Amino acid sequence: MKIEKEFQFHGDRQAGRLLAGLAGAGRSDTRARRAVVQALCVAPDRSTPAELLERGRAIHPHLAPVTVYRTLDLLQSLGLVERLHHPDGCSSFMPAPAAHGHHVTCERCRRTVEFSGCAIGSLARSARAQTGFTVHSHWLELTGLCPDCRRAGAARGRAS
Amino acid sequence: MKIEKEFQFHGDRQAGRLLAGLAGAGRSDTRARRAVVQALCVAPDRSTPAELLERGRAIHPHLAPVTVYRTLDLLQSLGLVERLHHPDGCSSFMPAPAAHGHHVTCERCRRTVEFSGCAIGSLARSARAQTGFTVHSHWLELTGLCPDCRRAGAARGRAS
DNA sequence: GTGATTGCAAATCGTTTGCATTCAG
DNA sequence: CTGAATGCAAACGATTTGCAATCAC
Repeated sequence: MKIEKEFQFHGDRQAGRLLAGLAGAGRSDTRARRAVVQALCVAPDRSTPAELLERGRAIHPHLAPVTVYRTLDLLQSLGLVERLHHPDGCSSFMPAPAAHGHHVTCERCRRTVEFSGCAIGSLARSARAQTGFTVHSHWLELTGLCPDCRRAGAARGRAS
Repeated sequence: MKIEKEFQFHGDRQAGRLLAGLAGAGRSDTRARRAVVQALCVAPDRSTPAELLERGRAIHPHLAPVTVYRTLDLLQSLGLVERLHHPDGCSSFMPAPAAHGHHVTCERCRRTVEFSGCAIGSLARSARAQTGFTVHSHWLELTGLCPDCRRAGAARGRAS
């Protein structure tokens, strides 16, 4: 399988896109930011700030946690990354997808993938009908099992 | 309007339901728990732990924050209250609705109401088709404007 | 009485802020 | 050069934990 390689290419392309976005917004092209962006884009799915710090330090050893947060905030404000909220209050991040979609997270391996399509319309309509609220935005996360974990772990419980 | 009164009645009924649930699970019926449960049920919508502490202390002045959290955890583990996660990592709580439904939160006044019905099925199906993930659970929050705020603030921009 | 429950105080942990230093353009 | 960006250290704030005192049954 060349999947890793594919991801690598994909990640590089994505990193380029994010860096271009930063440049387009008139922001400096610094080592720290490159490190964070690359750390973010080498992962096929989402990353926590701590993971980004660790991976980023492989590229730029001086990298500080605070810079990871600031860079992520900046990228998010530019719409270049998407923040995923965890129930425990922490966040993780992934490069923003091109089209509006949603995530599925594997409850065993924590892998998160994007899928396209958004059928929230009917839900919004019924919300409107029942409550009088007009819906402006929504946030949805699905949880389940990815194919690998389903195959591998049907018998076992989920890993913590 | 007697809506307040209605809520009062509704809240009392709901408080009774929660207390009954605790008793049914073999848990002690303590002052602290009663205070938290009542504080939770007098609100027509969700409450933060801090709000519950304040309201609860009106009933049981000794109430400590830690007890609010522990009681909420317990109620949640019994399926009697539902936890709502905020993007900033905090939580708020509301008595669990009878049927599976979702929430709409007003982006201006923060009021949250339930509505029934769950059209996630089609979304789960398309997730499965596109990603291979099987969906076991989901979490959805809708954001928009409640009728009052829409009426009051139609001319103004939305509050941040 | 006895184990569950409570509350105080201190700890935790992800995240943010103050401020002096360093870097990119 | 000069403002933007960084990093260290300290602050923050919601939530959790250790442990002794208290309460419900």
